[in-house]
Amino acid sequence: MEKDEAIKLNNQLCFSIYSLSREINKLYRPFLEELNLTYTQYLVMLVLWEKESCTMKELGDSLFLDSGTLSPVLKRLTERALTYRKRDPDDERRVLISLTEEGKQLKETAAEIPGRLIKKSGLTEEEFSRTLFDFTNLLQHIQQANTE
Amino acid sequence: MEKDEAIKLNNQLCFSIYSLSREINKLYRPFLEELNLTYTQYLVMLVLWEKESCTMKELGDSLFLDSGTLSPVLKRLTERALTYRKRDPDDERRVLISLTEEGKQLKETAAEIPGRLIKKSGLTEEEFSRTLFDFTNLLQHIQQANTE
DNA sequence: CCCAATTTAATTTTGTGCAATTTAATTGCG
DNA sequence: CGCAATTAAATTGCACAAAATTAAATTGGG
Repeated sequence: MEKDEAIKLNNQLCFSIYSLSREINKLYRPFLEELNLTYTQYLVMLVLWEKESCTMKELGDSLFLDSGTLSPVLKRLTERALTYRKRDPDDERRVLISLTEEGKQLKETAAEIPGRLIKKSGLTEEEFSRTLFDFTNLLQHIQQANTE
Repeated sequence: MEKDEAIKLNNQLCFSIYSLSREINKLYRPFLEELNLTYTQYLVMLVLWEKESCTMKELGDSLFLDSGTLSPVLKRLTERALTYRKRDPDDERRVLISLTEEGKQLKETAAEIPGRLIKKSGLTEEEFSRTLFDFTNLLQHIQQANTE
């Protein structure tokens, strides 16, 4: 690519991904409003619905987020009584995060979202799977580049 | 996909694109630090390097951002003397945003970034182009779904 | 065993994103 | 023409992200 072309907005990988990310966020928003969760809160809940309970650290490793982001998010989820926090007796530095009954129950409603979302996106099941696969591959590739 | 699989974190389109977006941001950060620009400020500058001058509205249309985001960004770019603002005499509602000499000059340094970035990402020129193409297509697809 | 280094979270600061509101300017219908 | 509806920006409030700092608990080498 010519240098003059390369510096144009619409030739930036960062811009296409950034726009796409916000557009997909927008696609989710009406569904998340039904759950009264933000995007980030939803991601945290996804981890907890799989693990039932985990430390702040494990949550951060799963979501690639640090305590600077997660502490306030968990504070809000706890205020909403979807989660609760407890220091790990075996290591008082660690905070164990668990689902309350209400938090567990929310999974039933949330389980409907992925299907409804694919339908709304207008993608076929195959397109969805391939896109997910491509994204995940590229993510690993870039994470590699970032840690070298 | 089974419903139980569908609700797992790593099967969410939102999570893969969200992680990818932040990872790409991370890939850019060292280069943007050289320019002393944030990611969003860089995107604004990309538009201005192409157009030389435009209104807040046009900037928002290009970047899919509204004045709530752009006003403070432009305030900072203007404080740094990379841009300046002027009301459009033909329509006093509009704000014309233009590059200062310093803003124009920064393009020379910035022009090196796309090439260095592709190299750092470890993608071939072909992979880069195909990825860009796929993302741009999907973006249009989702934007369609969001406006129906 | 002891203290320095490490680990885990929380907090602070800065800069977005986005929805909702406000203000000023312009447009267009009756 | 006159005023209601529309448009363009700025502002406000809330919730992230990421870097840097702080604080408390744990670990490990001498």
